[in-house]
Amino acid sequence: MPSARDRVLDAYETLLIEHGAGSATLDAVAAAAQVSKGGLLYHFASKEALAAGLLQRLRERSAADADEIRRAREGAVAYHLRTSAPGGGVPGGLTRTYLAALRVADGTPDGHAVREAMAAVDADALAALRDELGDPVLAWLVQLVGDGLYLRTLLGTPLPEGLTVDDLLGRLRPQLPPST
Amino acid sequence: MPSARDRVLDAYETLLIEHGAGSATLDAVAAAAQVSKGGLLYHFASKEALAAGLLQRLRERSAADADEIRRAREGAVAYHLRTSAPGGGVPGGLTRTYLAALRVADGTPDGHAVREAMAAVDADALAALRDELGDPVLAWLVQLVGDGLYLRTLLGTPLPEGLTVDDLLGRLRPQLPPST
DNA sequence: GTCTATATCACGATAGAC
DNA sequence: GTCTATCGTGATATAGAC
Repeated sequence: MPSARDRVLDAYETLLIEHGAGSATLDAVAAAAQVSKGGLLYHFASKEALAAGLLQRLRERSAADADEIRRAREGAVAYHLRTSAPGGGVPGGLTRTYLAALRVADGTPDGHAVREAMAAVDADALAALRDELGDPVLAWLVQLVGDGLYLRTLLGTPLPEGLTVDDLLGRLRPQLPPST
Repeated sequence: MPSARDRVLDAYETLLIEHGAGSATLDAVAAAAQVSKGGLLYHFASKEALAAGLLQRLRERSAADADEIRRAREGAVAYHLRTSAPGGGVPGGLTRTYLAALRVADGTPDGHAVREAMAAVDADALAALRDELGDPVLAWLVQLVGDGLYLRTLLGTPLPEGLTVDDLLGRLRPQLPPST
């Protein structure tokens, strides 16, 4: 069983993603994490501290994901788009934490810290893609396509009828360097 | 001077975009719209009704924007990407209402209505791009790039150092049909 | 149609036992 | 380290005057 602290962050993520920031109250998070409210507040002294804990986890996972992009056997582009699309994220991976952080912007007093963390994630991924692809404009284009898929995942919108991530890869492939 | 009802929706949009869903209380909206709280609740009987009013406005503006995509002199792709990027939206246009609706998902009990409206906007834009470009995969790719730019606009992240929307257009242009 | 007052309720946070 | 009980605040929504 994971530590109480990790259980709390997991529950917070899940509530943010599935029911929005408005529903992610301290009571609800504590209940979902199977901890009392007092127990939660021992680990995170305030709601702002809870949000800060999520942002710290986001930064850690962003750095790890940038490494994954560089190491991916399937290629940087395929990895990035696949994990951004609905259903492509894995528990413990960057995608879930990212989606949760997107929703935490509302409901916490300090939107500044959130935007700063998101900007860092953005920069990490862009740097990794640029390293692999060589071309800054193409790297940015690929990243934006991934962000568009993130937005669909965020809203729960299914992919358009008859289209898949592989279709996008087929369209992008001719532009990519041979090794990817 | 616009009608009180429109002033209320304008103020609601602005508060959602600039200070998040948590700050868009009935008190704050009424104050920003220069209406009393009672006056606001005459036009919108509840906070859910206020959100529904915003979603109706979103649907109207989405249909109008799809027409704009088809009519744009600069080409469908250029119009869509330019208006999606930070600073590209105009008052009364789709972009501001879309960004506001993205944040209303939290704070309202019924996230279902929001997601349905967003899916409709998505389908409108994709249909317009497909009509102009002919190629479904390319249309989707362009839409996803636009959505990625939306996400940047939502988070207030500036464009990456040294890169502009024109760079994206230059990279996409060779793939587009000649008339666009 | 628009206002003031007020009832009701949920959330964040604290205190203190165990 | 984790719990229960409780307080203060601020939000939605209602009632009713004008």
